[in-house]
Amino acid sequence: MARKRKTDHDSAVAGALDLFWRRGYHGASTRELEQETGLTRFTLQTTYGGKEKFFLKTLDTYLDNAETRHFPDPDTYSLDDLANWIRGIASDERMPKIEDAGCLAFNSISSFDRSDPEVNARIERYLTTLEGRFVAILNRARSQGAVHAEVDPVSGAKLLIGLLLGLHTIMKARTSDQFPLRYAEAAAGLIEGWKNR
Amino acid sequence: MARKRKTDHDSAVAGALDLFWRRGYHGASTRELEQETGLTRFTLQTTYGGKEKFFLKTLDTYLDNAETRHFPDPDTYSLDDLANWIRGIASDERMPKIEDAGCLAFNSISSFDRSDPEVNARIERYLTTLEGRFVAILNRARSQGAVHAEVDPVSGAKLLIGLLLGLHTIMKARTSDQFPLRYAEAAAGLIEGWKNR
DNA sequence: GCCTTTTCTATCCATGTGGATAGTAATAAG
DNA sequence: CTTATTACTATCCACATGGATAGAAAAGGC
Repeated sequence: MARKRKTDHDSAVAGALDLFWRRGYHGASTRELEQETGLTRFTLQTTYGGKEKFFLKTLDTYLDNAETRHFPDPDTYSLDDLANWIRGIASDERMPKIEDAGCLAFNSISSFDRSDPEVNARIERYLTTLEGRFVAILNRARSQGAVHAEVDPVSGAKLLIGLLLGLHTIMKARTSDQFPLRYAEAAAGLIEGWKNR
Repeated sequence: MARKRKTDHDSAVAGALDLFWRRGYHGASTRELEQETGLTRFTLQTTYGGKEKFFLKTLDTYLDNAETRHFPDPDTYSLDDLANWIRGIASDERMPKIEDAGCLAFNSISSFDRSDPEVNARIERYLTTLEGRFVAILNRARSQGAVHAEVDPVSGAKLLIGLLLGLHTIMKARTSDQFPLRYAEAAAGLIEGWKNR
């Protein structure tokens, strides 16, 4: 009934993910998107509704994947797991390609002002989900007596959010290769200091 | 010998500071710069060498001011002062206009990739100066016996950098008015927890 | 009062942007 | 095979950008 597309949806999104990572939303032109995704500007308009709509689709896909595969598991993570998770972000590839271009959700906080509700909603999703994971992990650790009495899970989760966002910023700043590692080690040490002894 | 400029250097920089805050470097066009600074695009070219050079001048001015007036004082700050300094950033105007548009140096980390050595140098200046202040404060507190033996000043300073950058990111994310306050409180509590009891 | 120097005004320019459109090619239902 | 539907190719467009340039205007030295 209709002509087939040269590039299927999934691989187009995959290509876009990579490009938006490297160039950022504003830095990625629609011409580049054509090349990297295999889509045409025409298809970008007609079936996705333009550059921004397509970006939102890409961001949604990223978040789905991150929540499923890269966020800390609220049902199983111990404090040690959490500490190692932080270490892993600075060292290699916990979030995909983080060492090159960071987390796409974090990048969205940086590169958009808050004028677009659609983008804001994704940022909110990112932060609240992450915070929920942290709270769950701290609460469980607490109920198992694995954490100091003074550590409040809600405050602790907020600290963890900030420590994570700080890590992303440090990695983006790239003043040295050592800084992210040292910082992550310090953050991990902080978490481990919450354990009951 | 020569015609006088409509706008002097200092007030031009002040106007530019405000504009770059609100719009970011890439978002501030040279036409807007004309309006907000009183400079003409001609003067921007001839005496400052273009938009980017002028931005760097503005950023330098900002950093000078921040170091003199807004960074924590390494000679006098106690841990309590440091905790309150963090609280102040989230609450009002520790760094100028931070509640509107954040810190210009932080924004530079976010909105530039690392391809420009001139910008990188400013970012490095920002982070190393800040880290030096933190180390100095922690070391002095330590030598006065005001801090736990387990707290390492070097690691602690890195944590503080991350906590601060995290706070800026949280403020930029603007998911709620409460989040920055709560987060800053948690960070301040962490610092206060370093005190000897 | 002229002259040199610098800024100002007013265009002009090349480039890149996201998007629109018209005509063509492919694809599957009938 | 015809036809409807969708995607592809190739332009075209309006707009905004940073920057360049030429001539007028100010301002102080002589």
